Amino acid sequence: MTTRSDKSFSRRERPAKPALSREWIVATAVALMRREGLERVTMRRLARELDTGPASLYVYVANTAELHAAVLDELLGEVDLGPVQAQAEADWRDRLVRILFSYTAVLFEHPGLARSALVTRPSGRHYLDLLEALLALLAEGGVPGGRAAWGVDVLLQMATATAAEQSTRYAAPDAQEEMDALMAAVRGASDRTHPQLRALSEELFSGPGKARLDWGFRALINGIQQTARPDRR
Amino acid sequence: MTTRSDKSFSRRERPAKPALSREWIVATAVALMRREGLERVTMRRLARELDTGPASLYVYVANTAELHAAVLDELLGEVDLGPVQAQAEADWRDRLVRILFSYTAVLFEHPGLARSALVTRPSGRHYLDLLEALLALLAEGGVPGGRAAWGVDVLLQMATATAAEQSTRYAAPDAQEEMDALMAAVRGASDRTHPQLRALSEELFSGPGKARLDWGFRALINGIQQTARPDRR
DNA sequence: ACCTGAACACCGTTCAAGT
DNA sequence: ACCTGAACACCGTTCAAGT
Repeated sequence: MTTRSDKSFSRRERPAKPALSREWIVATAVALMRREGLERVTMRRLARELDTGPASLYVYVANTAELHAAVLDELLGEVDLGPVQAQAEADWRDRLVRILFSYTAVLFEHPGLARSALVTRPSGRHYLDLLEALLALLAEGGVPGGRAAWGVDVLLQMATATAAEQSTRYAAPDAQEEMDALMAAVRGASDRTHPQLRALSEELFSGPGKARLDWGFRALINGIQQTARPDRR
Repeated sequence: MTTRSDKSFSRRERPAKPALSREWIVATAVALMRREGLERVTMRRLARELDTGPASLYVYVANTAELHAAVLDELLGEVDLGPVQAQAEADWRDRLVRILFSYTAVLFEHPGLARSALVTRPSGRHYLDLLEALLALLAEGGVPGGRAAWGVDVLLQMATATAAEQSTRYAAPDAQEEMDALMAAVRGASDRTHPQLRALSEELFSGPGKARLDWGFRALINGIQQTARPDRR
C-alpha cells in the first residue's frame, strides 16, 4: 500500500541528496511515520530512507528513544489550543476538556507515539504551549496554583495512557478476544467470592470510550480542584 | 553478571528435561523475568532456557504479547489486598489508596511489565480479585455503582501509567537529562508568552513522587465520588 | 499431534577506517 | 569533524520436514 512518492522528478529536476542534519533527519522521520507508522521509524529504516548507513544517524541523534521524542515534539504542534480563549457559551471546564480531547486525538492518530509519550517527557515548544494553556484554564477556574501544577501532570497522563491503550488495542488483532476474555471472566465469577463484580458486570463495560474519557477528565478536574495538597513539613 | 545456577546437580540427580506445556513455559518465563527483567523474556531467549527452538513455543503461546500477559497475571498475585477488611483506624479512602500503592509497587519492581500492563487488559484470577477489592471499598464509601464501575478503570490506569513512566525513567540512563531539559525549558520560558508556567515553575517539579501519586489517587477518588455520569439517551 | 532446524526479514549500536 | 561499511549480538514468526 506504500506509494513511492506523490511527485515525480525528471532526472534533471531530481533534488540532490541533502546534507544530513538533525532537522532533516527529524523531518524525514515524521514523514516516514505519517506514511508507515512509528513502528517503521527505526534507525536502520530511516537511514535507508536518507540513503546512508545507520551509523551516520548517531552523529545527530543519541538513540532511538531520543528520535521518537523529537518526532513527538513535532506532532504536538497539531493540538488545538483555541479553547484557551474565553468563550461565551462554554465554561473553563468544557474548554479544558476540549483541549485534552484534541491532544488525545493527535496521539490517537499515530499508534505507538502515545506509548512513547508515556515514557519520554517532552520539553519542546509545543509541549510548553500545551502546559501553559492547561494552567491558564485551571487558573481561570480558581484552582489554587499548587493543585494546578500537580494537576496538569495527571490530566495529561490520563489522556496519554488512554491514547496508548486504545490505539494499541485498535491495531492489535486480538484486541477483541482479550476484551471478550475479561467479560466472560467477570460474568462467570462466583456471586459468593465476587459479589461486587457480578452486580456491576454490565456497568463495567458500558458506554462508548468517548463518554468514559469525558467523564474521567471531568472527575479528575473536580478532584484536582477540591483536593488539598499534603502539608509540607 | 548472570550466574548459571544456584544449585548444582550430580549427573545422576540432574532432573530430566520436563515436557513442554503452557504452565511450564509461563513458570520459566516468570523465573527468567525475576532474574533478568522482562526485556530478556523473548521467544528466542525463553526457548534457549527451555532447551528447545523458538518454533516450539508457538504450539502453546500465540505470540510475545500473550506471553507477557500471562506473566503479568502471575505477578498480580503479589498485590496485598489485606486493606479490604474493615479497620478501626483507617477509613475506606486510606485503604483504597493502600491497595493501589501495593499494585503500583508490584509493577514498579518489574520495569517493562507496567508498560505491557497498559496495553494488555489481563483477565486472570488475580486481576478479578483486585477489581473486586477496589469495588468493595468504593461501595463501602457509598459511591454509586455506575461511578465505581467506571472509576476502577481510571484508578488502575493512573497506577499503571505511573509505574510505567517511573520504572522506565529509573532504568533509562538519560532520565535525568530529560527532566533537566524540561526544567530548563520551563524556567527559560518568557514571562510574556508563558506567565502561568513561569509563576508555577517551582511547583511543577515539587514534591517526592510518592506524595504526588498519593495526592493523585485521592483527587481521583474524590472526583469519582462526586462526578455524575452523563445521561444516557 | 507435537516438535524442530533452518530460513526470512528484520532490529540497535559500536568501531575502525576513511574523507 | 563528519561520515560510513562492516560487524556483533540480537529479534519475531513461519514452514517444511521429521517423529
